[in-house]
Amino acid sequence: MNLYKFVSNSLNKKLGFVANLEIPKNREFGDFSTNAAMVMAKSAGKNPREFAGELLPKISELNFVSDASIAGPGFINIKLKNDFIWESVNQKSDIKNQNPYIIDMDYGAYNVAKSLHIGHLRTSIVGDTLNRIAKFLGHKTISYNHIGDWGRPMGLVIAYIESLHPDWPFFQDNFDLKKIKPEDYKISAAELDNYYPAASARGKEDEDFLNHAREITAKLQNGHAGYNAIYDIFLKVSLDMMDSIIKKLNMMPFDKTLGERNASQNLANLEKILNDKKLLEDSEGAKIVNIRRETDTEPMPPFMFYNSRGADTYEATDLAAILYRKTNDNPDKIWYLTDSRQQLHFKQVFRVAEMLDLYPIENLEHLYFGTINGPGGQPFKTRDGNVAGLTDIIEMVNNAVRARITESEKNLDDKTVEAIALAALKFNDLIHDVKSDYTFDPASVTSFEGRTGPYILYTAVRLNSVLKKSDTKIKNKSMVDITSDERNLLVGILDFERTVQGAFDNRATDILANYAYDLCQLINTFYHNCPILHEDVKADIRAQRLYIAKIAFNTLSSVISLMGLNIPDKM
RNA sequence: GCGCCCAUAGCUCAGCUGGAUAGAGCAUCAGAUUUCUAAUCUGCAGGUCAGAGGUUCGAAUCCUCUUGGGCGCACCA
Repeated sequence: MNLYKFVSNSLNKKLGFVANLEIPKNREFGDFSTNAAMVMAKSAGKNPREFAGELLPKISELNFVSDASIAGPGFINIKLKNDFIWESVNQKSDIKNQNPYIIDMDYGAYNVAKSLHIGHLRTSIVGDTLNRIAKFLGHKTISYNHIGDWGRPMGLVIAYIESLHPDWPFFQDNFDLKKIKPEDYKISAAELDNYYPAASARGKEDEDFLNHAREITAKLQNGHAGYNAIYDIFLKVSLDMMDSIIKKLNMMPFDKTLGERNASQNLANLEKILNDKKLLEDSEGAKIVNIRRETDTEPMPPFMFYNSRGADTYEATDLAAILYRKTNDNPDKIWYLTDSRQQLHFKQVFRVAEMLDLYPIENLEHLYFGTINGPGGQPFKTRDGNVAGLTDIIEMVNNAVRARITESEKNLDDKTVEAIALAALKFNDLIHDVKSDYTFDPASVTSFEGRTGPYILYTAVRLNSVLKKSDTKIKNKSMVDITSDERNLLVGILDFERTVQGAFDNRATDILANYAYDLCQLINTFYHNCPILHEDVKADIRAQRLYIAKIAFNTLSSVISLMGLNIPDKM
C-alpha cells in the first residue's frame, strides 16, 4: 500500500482540513510530521505551538499512531505503531490508476545510417524507464522510435555509395528493380557506419558533391526507383543495428518505428488543413506559419512548413507525426524526450498543433534533458576524438566489470558480466536529474562501489541468496519483536508506491533511482545487523526476518525491473 | 540583443511540499569477516549553498539585481 497516502488521507479526515504531511529528514523525529499548526497559526490568530497543542489530541486518537508530539517551532511529529506497519506491508496495492491515460511516447529518435552515440543514451534509457513506470501505473503507452530517415543525410550516404560503386544498377538511367537481386548488393554494418561521416566530411569541402546529394535527396523523396532501392538496402542494415542496441540496453521494443518518411506521407493532407485555416503564408520562398504572439518576449521565429527549396522540414514532419498519432492512437498525451536544445522547436510545433485544434499545449510535453559531458566539461569523446559510440561505451563498461571479476577471483559468465555492466551504465543515467547536464566520468561509472547500479544488483543477489538457502516456507506470521533496522526497512518498503507515482508525476527517473539506492542501504543495514539463518537465531525471529527479507526482495525486484535491469543469480 | 537552463564538501551529485542540525557517493583516514556473498557494513573529517538585497515565523528552495558558465534564436535534423 501507499503508506503516505493512507496516513495523509486519515489525518485530513480526522482534522477536517488538508494538512501538509512531510517525511522528516531526520528520522528520529518520527515517521511523519506536519507543519499544519505553523501554516495555519497566523490566520487562526494563535501561537503555533499553542495551536499545535489543540490539534495534538485528535492526531493521537488515530488508531495507527503510537506517539504524537510537538517539537521545535510547532511541528507535530507522528510515530506509527509497529503492529500497524507490520500489517500495512500485507495490504494490497492500490497503485493502478483508475482513469488511465493513453500516452504516445516519442523517444530514441535514432538515425538511419548513423550509428548510435552517447547522445542517444538518455532518450533511450530515461524513455524506456518512464514507459515502464507509466505501464506499471496502469496507463496505456505507445512508444515511437521516430527515426531520422528522410533528410539530407540520406542523400549524402547515397551519393557516397554511388562514388564507391558507380557501376551499381541503382545509379543507372535504365534501373529496373525487377531485374536485380537486392541481396547481391551487400553493405555491412561496419561499412555503413563509415559512410555518413565520410560523406558529410566530403560534402563540406566539395560543393559539387553536396549539390549532387541535395539532388538525390529531392529525387529520393519524389520516388526515384534506384535511390529508393539502395535506400531500402541500407535502411534494413540500420534497423538491424538499432534492434541490436535496443536488446543490448535491455529496452522494451518500440511499439512503432516510424520516422520522417512515414510522417511525410501526411504532408499534403496537412498542407490542405493549414490552407483551409488560412495559416500558411509565403515568406522568402518558403511556406511558413506565423506563430508569434503579442505577448512573446522571447524570439519566436515562424514555423517553417516547406523551405525555400520546397523540401520537407523537421517541423513539418513532427507536426505530421502528431496528426498521424491523433488519427491512429488518439492519445491523451504525447511525450517527447529529446535534449534541451530542441525546446524552441517543440514550442513551435506545439503552437501550430494547438492552432489546428489537434491538441491543447498542456497535453504535448517536451521532456528535455541536458547533455552528457566528459570529465573536462566538454562533450564526451573517445580517445580518437570522436563522439563516443554507444557500443564502445557498453564495451568499455563490460571490460571494467570483467577486470573487477578477475581481480576478485570470481567466476561469472558473460551474461552476468553484461547484466552488471548494464546496471552500471543505466543506473548512472537514471539517477541524474533529467533536466541537468551531467558529467559522464568513466572512472566513476566503472567503479562499482557505493551509489551505483552494481550496488543495487549486489544487494538483491545477496538477499535472494538467503531466501534460496532457507528451506522453510516463508509466510507472514505475527510480528514477534522488531529492531529499528527491521522497522526502518519496512517503512522504506511502504514508500514504494508513493515513489513510483512521484516519478511519474514529475517525469523524473532520478526519484526512482534514488529510492532504489535508499532501499538498498536499508536492506544492507538490515542484512548486516539482523542475522536470519544462523543457528542461534530463534525460530520465530527467523520467520519474521525471512518474511521481511522476502518482501524487501520483491519490492527491490520491482524497482530493478522498472529501471530495465535484470538480477543475476550470483555476483 | 532577446530567451531558457545552471552555480551546494577536494571531485561527482541529492535536497522535485519553503521547515528542525544542508545530505549521499567517490577520494583520504580509522575500524568490522570462526557469522546468511566485503561489489558490504560502522565511524572520523570535509560547507560563506557564486555574491548582494528582499518576501516570510522560517529561504539552498520564492522575488530582484550582480558575477560566472551552458544552450537556443527560419531553410541541418
